Amino acid sequence: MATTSRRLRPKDFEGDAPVVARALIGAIVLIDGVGGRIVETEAYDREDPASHSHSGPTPRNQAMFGPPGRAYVYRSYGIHWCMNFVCREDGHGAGVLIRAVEPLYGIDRMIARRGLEDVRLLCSGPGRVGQALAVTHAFNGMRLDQAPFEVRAASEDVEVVVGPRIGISKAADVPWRFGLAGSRFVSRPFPKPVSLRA
DNA sequence: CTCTTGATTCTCT
DNA sequence: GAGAATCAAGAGA
Repeated sequence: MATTSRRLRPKDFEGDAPVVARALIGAIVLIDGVGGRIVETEAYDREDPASHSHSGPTPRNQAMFGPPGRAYVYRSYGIHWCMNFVCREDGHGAGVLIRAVEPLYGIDRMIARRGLEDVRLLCSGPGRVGQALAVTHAFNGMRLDQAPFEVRAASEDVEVVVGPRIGISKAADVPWRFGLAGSRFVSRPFPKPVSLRA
């Protein structure tokens, strides 16, 4: 249950983006009681050409340069709301994109918002997560350790898989995408590990 | 100012 | 697999 694991505080988000992104796999995220287990994340930071923060603070990305443990929400393709968790305590412009969630709580509300009943498709993508959890710009900059957010650490060790990020043209080969091994709720399959011998 | 490009998803072919 | 929906940054004139 969500109440069995420790609630994450800002200090838990002070690490580098890839470290936090990996640590968030298996964590529970809820907005107004609706959500589930994080099964896919991607890391971004200022040195990364693919990151919104790469060219410094702007009105849109200012949350990324603020305190860690807060949300950075942006509009994607003029249609979708995508949510990041801001990390690092030094205003570096680092964050973790929440790409997929395994629906566990408030599934009926997610179904209503998404207009689908296939649980597997409710939160399997950053735009889908935004719609299922009713994310909007109103959440931009808000603390993740206060209502309506509830973020809890993974209650047990989980096996994490890594791969290149999705939907970007710059630094597309950087392996900063993390996923829960074997999860059916990721947005896309992870590349199979390179076999050393045929 | 105009032009291009997206950290995407859905629908139709 | 291709195209649309739809808008805010970012780049360039």
